[in-house]
Amino acid sequence: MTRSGDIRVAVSTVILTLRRTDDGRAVLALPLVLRTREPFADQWALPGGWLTATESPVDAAARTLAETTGLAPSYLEQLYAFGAVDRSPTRVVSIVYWALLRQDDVTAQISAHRASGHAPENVRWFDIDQLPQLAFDHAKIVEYALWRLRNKVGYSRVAQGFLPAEFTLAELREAYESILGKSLDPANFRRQVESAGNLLPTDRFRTGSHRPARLYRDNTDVELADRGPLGPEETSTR
Amino acid sequence: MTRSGDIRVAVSTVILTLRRTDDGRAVLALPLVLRTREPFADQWALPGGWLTATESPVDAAARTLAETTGLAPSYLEQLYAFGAVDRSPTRVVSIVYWALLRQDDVTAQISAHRASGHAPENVRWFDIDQLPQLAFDHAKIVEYALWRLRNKVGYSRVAQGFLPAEFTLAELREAYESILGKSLDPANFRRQVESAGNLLPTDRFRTGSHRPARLYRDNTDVELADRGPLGPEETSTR
DNA sequence: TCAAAAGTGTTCGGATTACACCCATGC
DNA sequence: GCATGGGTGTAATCCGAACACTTTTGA
Repeated sequence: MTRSGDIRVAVSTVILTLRRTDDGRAVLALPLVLRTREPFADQWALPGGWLTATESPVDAAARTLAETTGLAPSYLEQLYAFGAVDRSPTRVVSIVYWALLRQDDVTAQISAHRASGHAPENVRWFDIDQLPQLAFDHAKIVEYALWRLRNKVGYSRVAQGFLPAEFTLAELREAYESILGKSLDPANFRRQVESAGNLLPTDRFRTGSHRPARLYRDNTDVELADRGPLGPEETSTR
Repeated sequence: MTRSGDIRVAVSTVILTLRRTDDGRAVLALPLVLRTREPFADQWALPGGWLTATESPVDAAARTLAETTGLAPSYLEQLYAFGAVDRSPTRVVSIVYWALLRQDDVTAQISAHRASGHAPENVRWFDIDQLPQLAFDHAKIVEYALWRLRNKVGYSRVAQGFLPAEFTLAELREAYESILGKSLDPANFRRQVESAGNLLPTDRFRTGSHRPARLYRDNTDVELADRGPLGPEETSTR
């Protein structure tokens, strides 16, 4: 029997959020880490690290996520285990997760970093349509994560993972439109999400322009996505 | 930085087929291997083995599949990477695949084994509703594989992976019914699969009882399931 | 001729789509 | 007032479920 002690296990995470651009659009964005060592020194790569003996993969993903962004994800799910022989000069199996962050968490954290002056030097956020060249097979991995997100948004409510605790239907619709890359009918969108029962109306309104829009919050009785028998146990650390 | 040389990587596969029972029903069945060593000696477990340094995970899955059953799968896809710290006495990350076998391949192979007398002694097929106690977390893994199959059968044509090259619509419908555990309207089922364009009618018929049924074969221009950017490259070895 | 499965036609109701229209606010 | 987005109404259409009905074989 062949042991596999010469194979190392890494955990990486595709961390996604919705960024508000200067001209007001919402675009998907993710943080990358500038590598300081070979292989692929000075290239950008997904946040991650080696799996330690005392840590489960999902815990490792949550930990590197926190180390990179200082934040806890609103959604975290395993994406795929990549293990092709030639994907790295040494033999590495990468268990890759994908995570969603609320956009208000991200902007608050970035402001805090700027204010305190000790923002992580080698971490940078990139818009999804302006990614640099990526180390290893990480470009393919990001592409696959986006494909999963776009699929999943059609049959679950993961899009709410991008939004703050309270949001208007227009904001939720904008999230869907950014993810799917197409515009949706406001009237029909409203009816669909209302009848789905995933939203709870509040008695508060977003004011500031034109007619005030009602704020909704998500019904936390329902998971963001059905994970089947794996359930929430495999999802996060608690 | 912590290396992870003390973590070993295994590959296991949930191999599924549709078995014809003595009383004519079709039930899902899978092969299990009787363990000869600790841990979990003398218990049944999923087929698998250690990932070797020169082999990709999907190749390892295909290899152990061939070693266990002597067959090539009609469908093979990664299921999940299981890596909880306490899932084995030693630290093992298992990359688990799930595979479909054509029922005619399986029955032919089993007959050949019986005839030649050297059937693998420690491999046995179990009906899905009569599984023994399983080693490790393999019971949970099987449960998750079945969940994936039942989901996937709704939006892809993986069910055809159970059937021979040519089959009647009743046989295809029976496969769906066995997987989903409910009966389907023959008339509506016919229209749905016909309009989906995944089937090509042949000019041959299955005779023997009542009115002959037209034989169909699957349209190999279309993949059994959309795998997204991973595509068929990550699916099998060629 | 009859039972049973193959295959066709039709209806119904719910969901999706497109789009007209009213409402409430800032300017 | 009026422009603008919030929110409602409604007709057209598509799609799946239910089920009656015809066709073709073996016995």
